[in-house]
Formats: sequence, structure tokens, C-alpha cells
Amino acid sequence: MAGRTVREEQVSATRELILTAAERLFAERGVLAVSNRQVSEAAGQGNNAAVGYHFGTKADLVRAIARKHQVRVESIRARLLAGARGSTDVRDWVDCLVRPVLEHLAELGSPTWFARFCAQVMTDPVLQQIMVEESMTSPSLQQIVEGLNRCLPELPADVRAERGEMARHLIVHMAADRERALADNTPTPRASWHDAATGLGDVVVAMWTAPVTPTGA
Amino acid sequence: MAGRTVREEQVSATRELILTAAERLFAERGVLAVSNRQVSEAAGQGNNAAVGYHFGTKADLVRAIARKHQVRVESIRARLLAGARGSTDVRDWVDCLVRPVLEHLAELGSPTWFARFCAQVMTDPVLQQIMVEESMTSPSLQQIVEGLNRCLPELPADVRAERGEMARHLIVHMAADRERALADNTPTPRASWHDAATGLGDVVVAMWTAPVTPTGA
DNA sequence: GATAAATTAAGTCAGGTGATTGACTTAGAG
DNA sequence: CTCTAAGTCAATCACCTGACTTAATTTATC
Repeated sequence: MAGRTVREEQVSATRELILTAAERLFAERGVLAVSNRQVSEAAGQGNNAAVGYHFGTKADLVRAIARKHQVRVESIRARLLAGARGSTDVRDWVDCLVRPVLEHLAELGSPTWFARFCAQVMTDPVLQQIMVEESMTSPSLQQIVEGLNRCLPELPADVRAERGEMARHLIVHMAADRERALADNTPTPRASWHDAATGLGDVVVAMWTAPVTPTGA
Repeated sequence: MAGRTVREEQVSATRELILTAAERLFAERGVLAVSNRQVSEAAGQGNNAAVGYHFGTKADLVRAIARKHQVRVESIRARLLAGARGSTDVRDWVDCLVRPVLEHLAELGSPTWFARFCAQVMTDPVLQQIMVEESMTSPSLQQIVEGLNRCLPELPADVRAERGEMARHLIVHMAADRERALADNTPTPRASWHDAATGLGDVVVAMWTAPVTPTGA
């Protein structure tokens, strides 16, 4: 079982080809604007049904792309999490939240398409659920939430949930913006993914620690 | 010429019917997942080409929807702007930025679809440009930017641009989240649009005033 | 009232879509 | 070497799409 057979190598190469082609087309033209046929062709598969064979429906393909990246993001997050264990500094936990995704994008090299893909999927009424399922299963994310809770014990639960959503939106869409700018050769506010993560971290820390104006409840 | 003729009334009623139906379908099922045919039918037009007749392509329809709301948002913004003129309190300018959209959604009554529509359009690679064109032409937005600049003169231009983007994403996507929750009868962190705007304002103020960690530039 | 123009209705068209099918190719077990 | 099963290819299906054409309806103006 140790050595993959030639056959298995080829199949997994084909799958990878499809995943990469789909990710690029989805990011550039829109997930729903691209047909499975176009993906198959872009992946060099003469078969117009290659996507259907290997993945099933388009939602399944989207899930496969998300999962592929999530694995790598998760491992980066686990590494950062090890360094933050026990910390009472909000910044440490925010870094665990912010850096994994951007660091992953940096590792992918240029150009990337994953951030734009994520931004689309997360705003689509039907695909959104897929993304939530794939990302919320992460146990390390739960640890980060708990770490932040310990740093900010007096923050109301509602506000905590609200600001968690905000952080998620900020990370995903700012990464997508930067990715788009890189693809278009448009100037970016930050020179590198690492610097972008720093700028994002500054803001997310401020966000979590912001005073809460009481509302007429 | 003063009184609208019966004919003009009917036409504009039909256009409004189409705009409303499109907005709802787009928000619920996705802009690209809904065909012009389905919009025409949902608007009660026997003609499957009603959208084409009144608006042209789907991009034109999207633009018309955006513009319709933008007019109202703009008037609310102008009102708030009058009260903030000359202020050196970041909060005043942030309110000018945050409240108009959410207040507009509150005025629309329940249910609304505009926020989800915006979130989708702003993340789509081809429709995004339409939204930018429609919203960035607002002169009042420029005034808010200048007001914030006067409050935060030492903030680097790059960081200013970066945080402007962040505020935009936060407003649009948090509004969409809340709208979705209301539509699904899911609990929301805030009881009203006004309270949601307060929570958003707390965060956006903290964001603009957050210290900037120097990067190795 | 009659007429011309604009709106709505209804039908048609070529093209693209997902899904299914069967034939062909190839790796690996007996 | 042969056989089997998985992967690939190519063709086909019914369906939906946007665009177009034609007819019916309605209204403003003469």
C-alpha cells in the first residue's frame, strides 16, 4: 500500500488538474458563470463530463477545492496555535486567526485564485453553506475562540459573535482584494502577504478590544 | 407635462415590478443563478423578454437596482453629513459612513433583499465594477473621507486606503448577514438595524484609530 | 372616433447546459 | 497472456437560456 500505483497517480493528477483549472476559472469569471464543461476543457480533458465523473455536481467540486486548501491552512493554524497556548495577549490569538490564510496564500506563490474563490462562495446564497461546513469543523478555530474569550471575559456573548463574523469577513474579503490587485497589477496598500496580515491584525485586535456602546436593551 | 400620463404611470409600475422581483430572486437564489426569464415571470409579465425590453442586459438590470437604492442612501447620508460638518470626532464621520445604509434597510421594512444583493454583486468578478461605478460617484462619500482625514492626519495614505476598504466590506457583509438572519428567522446579535449600526460603528471607529504596527519597509 | 406609437403577449430560434450512455484504452490481477 | 475493472473519450438527450419576430392591446393625440 505504500507505493501508489501508476494508475492512482494518473487519476489523482487528473483530479488535481481539474481542481486547479476550476479554481482559476471560478476566481476570474465567477463560480456560477463557469460551466462544468468549460472546467473540463480548461483542464485538458477531452471529456466534457470529466468534472461530473470525478466530483459529481458543481457544489461537490466547490467543496473539494475548499477542502484541499483548508487542510494546508489548518496545519499552519495548528503551528501558530502551539505558540499561543496560554497567552493572554489578544494579538497572539488574532494572529492565529489572521495569519494562516494569508500565509497560505503567500506559500502558493503568484498568481493565486483561492481568496477570490472564497469570497464568492461565502456570499452566494447556496454555496455559502458548503464553505461554512468545511471551515467550521476545524477544532483549532474553536480553540482560538476560547483563547479570545479568556482575554476578553467581560465582552457580551452577542458582541463576541458579531465581532467574530466581522473578523471572518475582513480576512476573506481583504485577502480577495489584495489577490485581485496582484492579478491586475494594481498597486496594493501592503508590499507582501505578511505585511497585509500585520495590517489586518492591527485592525482585528482593535476591533475585538473596542468599547461597546450600550444599546437600549 | 406636469401630471404623469396614465401610460407613463403603468410603464413605471411595470419597471418597478421587475426591479423588485429581480432584487428578491437575486438575493435568494444568486444573481447569476436567476435568468431574465424567471425575473419576467416573477414580475407577472407574460412576456419572457420584459427584462430585455425595459432594461437590456442583466448587467443593466443590476445597475438599475443599485441606482434605485443608492438615491435613497445618498439622501440619508447628506442629512447626516450636515450634522457632522466641521466635527473632529471620528465617531461622527464613521456614523455618516455606517448609518445611511442600515437606516435605509430599516426604512424598507421587513423583509429586505438589498444587502444580500449588494454583497453578491460586490464579490462577483464582473458585476463588481458596476457597483463601484454606482457608489463611488457619490460626492458625499468623498466628503466623509476628507472629514476622516482631518481627524486622523498622521495615518499613512496606504493604511487609510486599506481601512477604507475594510469599512466598506464590514458594512456591506454585516448588513447582508443580518438580513439573511432576519429572512431565516435566525437569532441576530442586535435587536434592530439601529443597534446593529451602533455595534458596527464601535468597531469601525476602533479600526480607524488603531495603532499601525510598522512593517519592514 | 380614428390613428400612430408604445407596451405587452406569445411564439420561435440557435446555442449552451448538465446528465447519461456506450465504446475505447490501459493498468494490474490471475 | 488473458481478463477485469477503472478511467477516458465522444455522442446524445431533454432542457433552459438570451435574442428575435410577430401579433394583440392600450393610450395619447389629432
